[in-house]
Amino acid sequence: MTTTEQMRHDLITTLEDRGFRLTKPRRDVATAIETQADAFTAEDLCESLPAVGRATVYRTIKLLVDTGALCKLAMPDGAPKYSLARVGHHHHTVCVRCGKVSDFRDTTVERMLRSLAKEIDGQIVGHRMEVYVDCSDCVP
Amino acid sequence: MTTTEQMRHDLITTLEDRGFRLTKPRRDVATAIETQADAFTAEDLCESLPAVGRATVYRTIKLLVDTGALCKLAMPDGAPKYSLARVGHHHHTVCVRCGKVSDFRDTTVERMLRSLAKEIDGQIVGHRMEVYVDCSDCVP
DNA sequence: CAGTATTATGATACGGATTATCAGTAACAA
DNA sequence: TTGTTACTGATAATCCGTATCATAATACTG
Repeated sequence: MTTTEQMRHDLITTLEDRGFRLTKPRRDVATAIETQADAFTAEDLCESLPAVGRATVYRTIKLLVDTGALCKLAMPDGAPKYSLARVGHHHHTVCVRCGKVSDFRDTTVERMLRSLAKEIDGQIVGHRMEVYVDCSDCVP
Repeated sequence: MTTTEQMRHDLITTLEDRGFRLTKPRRDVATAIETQADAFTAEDLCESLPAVGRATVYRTIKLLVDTGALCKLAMPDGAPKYSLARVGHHHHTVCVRCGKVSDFRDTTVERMLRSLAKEIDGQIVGHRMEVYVDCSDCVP
């Protein structure tokens, strides 16, 4: 099984495992996500799936984000994009020109959060971090 | 001069220094921002400034963000809020219940970014980090 | 299988937030 | 003051995402 097939498998079985029905539109969305090289917008998917209704595309994306199979990330202006969650908790670098996403894990962030937790008022319930880059394809 | 007066002074002089005209609507927006205890939305400002057009409120916010006098930050769902940039580069904790924002600076983040810069493909051009909390007022 | 309950779909309408348009107005320099 | 230019604000338009709801597809049950 190739990596790509594995990814689609993961998306579909993620839905299956949660008790959602395996419908053709959902399979189509999973396949379309599989073909996205990098971070994509919901609108990207809608355009590549004219046969699937916008509402269904958005609903399926939300399902996959809620189950953790997709990451929702924010461009510098706040516009959302999505990318496959290949590993557990991680962060992203996003090329602001082409949208290429790379994952990174850095225990420094988690250490920093633990140390921050002692200093601040209240309980940390989540965080968000994105690193924006010009990738070497865009700015050689 | 009080701290509050200083903040308004900073907002207005920031615009003045950039060569923008000092109009009454802009002064009104600056004053309204001054009176915001915590992070606020564009809509908050519009409501507190019924005499100023929505477009002008949004335009002035954008000017102040572009000049660095305001920080644009994102709630967990991506909705934008704004807060005064009291110090140079910093990050925020945001209470997800009441919206209260606190600033923090942590050299760990900057160290992490420098180390990350050596590992990744491309040039880092920016980053985003928000820490979401339940503050002690909301969850005692 | 066939029947049935339930879930999902998709066309559309709707909503909120931000931006574009553009004629009228105000700021500021000369 | 006057003229140029930037700014304003009412409104329309846009964009993204969600609610509605009748219809269709799915999975379950006997």
